[in-house]
Amino acid sequence: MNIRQLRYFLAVAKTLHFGRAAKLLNMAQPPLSTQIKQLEKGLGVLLFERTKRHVSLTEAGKVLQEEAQQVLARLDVAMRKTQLTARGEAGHLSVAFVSSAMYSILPPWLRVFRQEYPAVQLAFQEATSVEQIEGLKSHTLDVGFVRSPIDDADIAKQTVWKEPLLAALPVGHPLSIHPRISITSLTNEPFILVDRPFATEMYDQIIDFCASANFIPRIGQTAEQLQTILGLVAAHIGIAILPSAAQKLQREGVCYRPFYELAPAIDLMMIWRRDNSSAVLKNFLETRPGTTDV
Amino acid sequence: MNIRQLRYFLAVAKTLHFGRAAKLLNMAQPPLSTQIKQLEKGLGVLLFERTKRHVSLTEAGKVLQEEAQQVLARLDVAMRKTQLTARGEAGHLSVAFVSSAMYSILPPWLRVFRQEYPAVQLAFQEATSVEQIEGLKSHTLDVGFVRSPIDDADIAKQTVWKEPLLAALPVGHPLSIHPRISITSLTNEPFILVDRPFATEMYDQIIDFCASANFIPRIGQTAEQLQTILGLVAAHIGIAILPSAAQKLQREGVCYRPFYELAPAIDLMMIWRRDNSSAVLKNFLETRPGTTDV
DNA sequence: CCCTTTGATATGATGAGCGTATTAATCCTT
DNA sequence: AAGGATTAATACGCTCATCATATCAAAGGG
Repeated sequence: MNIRQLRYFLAVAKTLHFGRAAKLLNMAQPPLSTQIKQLEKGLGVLLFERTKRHVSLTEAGKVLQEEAQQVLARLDVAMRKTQLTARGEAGHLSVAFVSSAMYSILPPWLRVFRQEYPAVQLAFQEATSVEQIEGLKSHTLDVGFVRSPIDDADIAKQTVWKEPLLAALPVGHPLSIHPRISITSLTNEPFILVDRPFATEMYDQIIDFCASANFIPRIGQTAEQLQTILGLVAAHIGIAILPSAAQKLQREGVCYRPFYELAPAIDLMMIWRRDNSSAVLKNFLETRPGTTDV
Repeated sequence: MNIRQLRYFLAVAKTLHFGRAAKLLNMAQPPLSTQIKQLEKGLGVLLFERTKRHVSLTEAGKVLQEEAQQVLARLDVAMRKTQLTARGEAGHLSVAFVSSAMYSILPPWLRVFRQEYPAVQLAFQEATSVEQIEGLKSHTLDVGFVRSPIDDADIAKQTVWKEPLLAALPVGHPLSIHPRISITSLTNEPFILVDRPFATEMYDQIIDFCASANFIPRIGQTAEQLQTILGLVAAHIGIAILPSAAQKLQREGVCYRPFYELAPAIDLMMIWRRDNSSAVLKNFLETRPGTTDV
């Protein structure tokens, strides 16, 4: 029993003519006859009624014709699916991200990947940096997007996006008449900051930025969510320093001003298991609408 | 690409060890390695990660492991189904019968066949002799059961049951005191007969039987259905001559008496296309709880 | 550091499968 | 009725695929 023999059989079953079937298979008629005979011997079943002049399928032959097509179709699926997987064009990918990544490069990235590899099943979840590293190590996650610097031998990382910090001012604030402002001019402003545990890196960068202008920011309020911070700014509770992606939220009553100084940039980093050789992952890493290497 | 290679692959994928897989396949390890390598080359896909010490499946390999099992399972189904069909243990059989066959040998026959060949799909229909012959010739029918004599070169036939005619008398009829009666004693009785078009053969046999006793039966009534006839007998409208299978109906108010004389027997004949070489048909013809050849 | 384990490579032997040539039987035409 | 055409089967030699044996190379383990 043999795939080739099945193909031969189907050709003969279709044409009901050994000679024509042989031509169809690009071979001579005698070996075709022998192969069919062997197939029959192997099954212990007569598949054709031969009358030295005409060939017709037996009942069993008709059944095998149906079934052999099924087998070959399945084989084709098996081959194609395997090849697609090897090329990273099929499979699963579990992606996690810190919430702020959603205001950044992640949405266009996913759109491009989806378009490029529609057969890949993507699973998304929002997760903190720590949760993401745990997920990667326990193989429940394939890629993560974080903002904190990761240092782990098993985890590979790559900065995929840098965005400068901007000042978010309430509309009508005296400083908003300038197209750019200086960090020094914020010395006496009340600051609204993200709770440090939720964005350690950014929190510290803001403190350092103020320190470079020789002041310690007066913290009027902290909050978890970006939306909350913007709400407080709009309410004239204070000003905030945020990644430029915050502009996308288009919050009414808030305007944004870049700094004269070289403002610290906040990184978005992609992380993955260094030993993960999945081709889907490889394609995901390479699918990128413009990034900067670390 | 090859069935054998798929089997080899599955063995290696299962054991993750070329040596042990080779032992499992009753072969040496080197050819197994080469075959796997060829499979990979044929697919253009790396299926195993080899570290000179450990073997593990790649993503594509895992996919192929799943799929290959599907292919082999389908192949197994194909082979078995073909073989079952060849042995007549699977397939379809369309059976038709004249209604009276249902009171005869047909039910036990079908029971035995069903038990013997449970995988065969049986289709039943009640049909007249003419309809059955048409059905056979148009290949919509495989076997028929008729009572009329058929004479057709394409149709094979075999008598499968003979049953003598009995007298059906209303309970309390003077003749019913005898365990056996003579046809002559019915000379003046009103007869209830089956409409001739529905059972030509039996109708004529009854007339002939009376003729052999030198009388022409006085026909009080005719009817189509056996149940109707028995009802008329029970109502003392007349007596009837019926095949002995009618006793099975156990109609109240009716009793049956065999004849002293050698009563004509009514045949049940099985008919089928002479050129039908279906193994299922062959098995059906041979499945018989006792019959008589023509 | 040596021995064991394990997959890969080299090589010769066997056989499966192919093509060419030919046969046997049936159908069709004259 | 006879001969040619058609078609599947058989005979046979050749090639290549597949196998086993022998051997190698690298990686662990004691």
